[in-house]
Amino acid sequence: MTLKELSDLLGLSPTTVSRALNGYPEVNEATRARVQAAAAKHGYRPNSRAKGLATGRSMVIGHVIPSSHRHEMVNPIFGDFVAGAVRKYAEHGYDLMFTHADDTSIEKAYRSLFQRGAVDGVVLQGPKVNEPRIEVLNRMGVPFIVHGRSTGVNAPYDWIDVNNKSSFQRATQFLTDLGHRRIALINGLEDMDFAQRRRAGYVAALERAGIDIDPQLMCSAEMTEVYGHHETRDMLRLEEPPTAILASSMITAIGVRRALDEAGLTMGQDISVIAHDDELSYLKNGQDVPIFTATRSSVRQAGEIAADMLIERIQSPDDPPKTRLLEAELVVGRSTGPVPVGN
Amino acid sequence: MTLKELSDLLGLSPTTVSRALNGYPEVNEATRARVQAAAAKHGYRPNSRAKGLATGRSMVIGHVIPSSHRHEMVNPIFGDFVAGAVRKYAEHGYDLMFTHADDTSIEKAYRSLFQRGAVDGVVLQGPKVNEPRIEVLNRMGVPFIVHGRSTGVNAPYDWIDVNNKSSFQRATQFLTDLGHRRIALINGLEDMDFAQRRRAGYVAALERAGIDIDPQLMCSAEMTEVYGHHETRDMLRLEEPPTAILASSMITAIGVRRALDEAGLTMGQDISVIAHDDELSYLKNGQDVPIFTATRSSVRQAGEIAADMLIERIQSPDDPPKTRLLEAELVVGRSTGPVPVGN
DNA sequence: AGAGATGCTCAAAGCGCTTTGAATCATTTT
DNA sequence: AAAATGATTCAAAGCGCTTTGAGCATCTCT
Repeated sequence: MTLKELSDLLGLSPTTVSRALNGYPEVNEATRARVQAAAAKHGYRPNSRAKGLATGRSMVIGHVIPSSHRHEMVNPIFGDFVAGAVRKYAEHGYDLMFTHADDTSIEKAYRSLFQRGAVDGVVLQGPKVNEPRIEVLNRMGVPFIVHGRSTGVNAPYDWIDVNNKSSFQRATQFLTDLGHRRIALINGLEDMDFAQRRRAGYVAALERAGIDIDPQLMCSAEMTEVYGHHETRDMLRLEEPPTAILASSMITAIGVRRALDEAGLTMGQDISVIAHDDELSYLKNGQDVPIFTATRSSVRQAGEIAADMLIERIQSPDDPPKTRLLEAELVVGRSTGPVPVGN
Repeated sequence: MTLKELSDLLGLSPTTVSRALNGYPEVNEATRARVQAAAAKHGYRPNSRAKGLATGRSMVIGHVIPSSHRHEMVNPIFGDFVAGAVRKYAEHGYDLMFTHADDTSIEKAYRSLFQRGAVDGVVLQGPKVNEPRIEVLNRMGVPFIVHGRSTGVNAPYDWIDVNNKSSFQRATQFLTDLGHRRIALINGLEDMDFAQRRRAGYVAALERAGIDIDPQLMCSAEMTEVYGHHETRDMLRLEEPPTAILASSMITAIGVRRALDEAGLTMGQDISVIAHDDELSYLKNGQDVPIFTATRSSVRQAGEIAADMLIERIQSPDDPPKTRLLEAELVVGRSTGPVPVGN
């Protein structure tokens, strides 16, 4: 059913039908009601491509999934972030489009999305330090929002981020306050901006507590379960093993826990663990008392906020840059405690 | 840069430029080369909406994310399935569009996608038993593929599925062969088709081994970590606790393991565990020897195959229905062993 | 009663592309 | 040399919608 067919059916011009459906004031209310009824009855929905052509807007937001052969990983936060975003998109009449691009062609993928007129704005996820994509998008002059930030990029841009530095600083200090001095950081990939900031927070807290940084207690890689397990096992074999561990994600923390179990250590007693909890829907951190003491920030909520901010940007391209910094909560669970005697 | 601008620049008509770029034979090769060079130089990309309007195809595949207030969960396999699919879509020039719909309006969402001409085909995920969406799509006469199947839907449709029944039957038999007779099934939501089939496999194997079904050893819910933990803890308190557990996913299995650790039981020794492993990229089942004995089937690969099948369907709408049944491997890890003495 | 508002509707142009059918020019064929 | 063929190119229509500018009643105001 097209607009033309519907208007013929009603004995009206396409113009009037279009206006009636789009809420223009210059159409008689009786006519509008008739039109709306007929549209509903026949299940008429304007063709989005035609509408987009005519209006110059696509009502679509783009996300680009970067995937490389080196690290084939799909970020586990992906699903929840998207779920948050897509709900907000839907509220404002936007759809979400995914595009795939391998590492070498991400810039081209963004270019293509806009040049083809496929999207009205994009979300940039997983920014690295000195993220080049930000400048690309800035130069293109298109609406976008960054989930995270990028140290080293000085040009203004819209972003929403968790205060990774302060949350890891607080978590570390929480451990030093408990008397820990051998604190390990099992970090994410450190070319990622968030990982840099977390390390900065960790380092700052240690310095404030007068504790020297020990490179043996710091590592960086993709945040898998196996990684958490592997690094923990290795660190436990050190001459002076850590008495506390900061894990970069719940998934990693699960690997940490596995290594601790294998070593016969009890979390919260023999060794303390703090994890960063993105509140993934399938990985709730316990019911009442959290399993892990954690720095907590909902990635789904971040997706919602990002979506809102991006839509605002699309609607008001000339507004000054907007940023939003979320503070993570430090929730105390069963995985932390004072340093065991003898350490 | 539009086609018109480009053709003016070249002193050619839009017709010729369009044909040159789309590989039509009736254009002089020298001209084609000139056009291609100019297009590349100016970064010309045809507007996808205009192209879609003209051709009647959108080159977009739709996925609908159902989300309800009841279960807000994002399926953890979501990311990897999409990653697999989107890669294949890209190979064939398709983009992926997500739409959100709450439980009550999923049918409407599919309708809308097609009526608006927004997509050329859709993927239906997470089919339930007697899935109504399948008939809706069949009646609409649009290209779609189901990831999974639906017991009770007899009309033909394209699907790709894992042989859930046989894989759980084999896993169960593997346990009975080891002498286990108290085997628990921590299943997914049993209105989901896959969960039904898994239970059928489990029941069949028990029957074959002459073991009575004990409802106390079966449960069903969304496959979270907390769920696995909770149910395991409860079952261990039974008068006759299980000596083996089948977990519906790796996430659930992690919860199972946590409960076992808390109870001081060693997996593979005091109690056996088999999990279903979708080969999620961030949850690899160990490096060399798998942590869990598992029924294994890559959901990412399923995404790739689903994409290919759907694109074939779009290109040949009148082909007979296609189906594809993947067999899961049974990989033996460290989490299973003979029944401990005394049981 | 005539001029100016007001309310409602419509014809037509245009968004950027593809595609049909015709036109042009060079090349063969008879 | 005229006719037919083949190789290229182009003008114009059309995809389904929005939007501009105009048109036509009907009112309102002097």
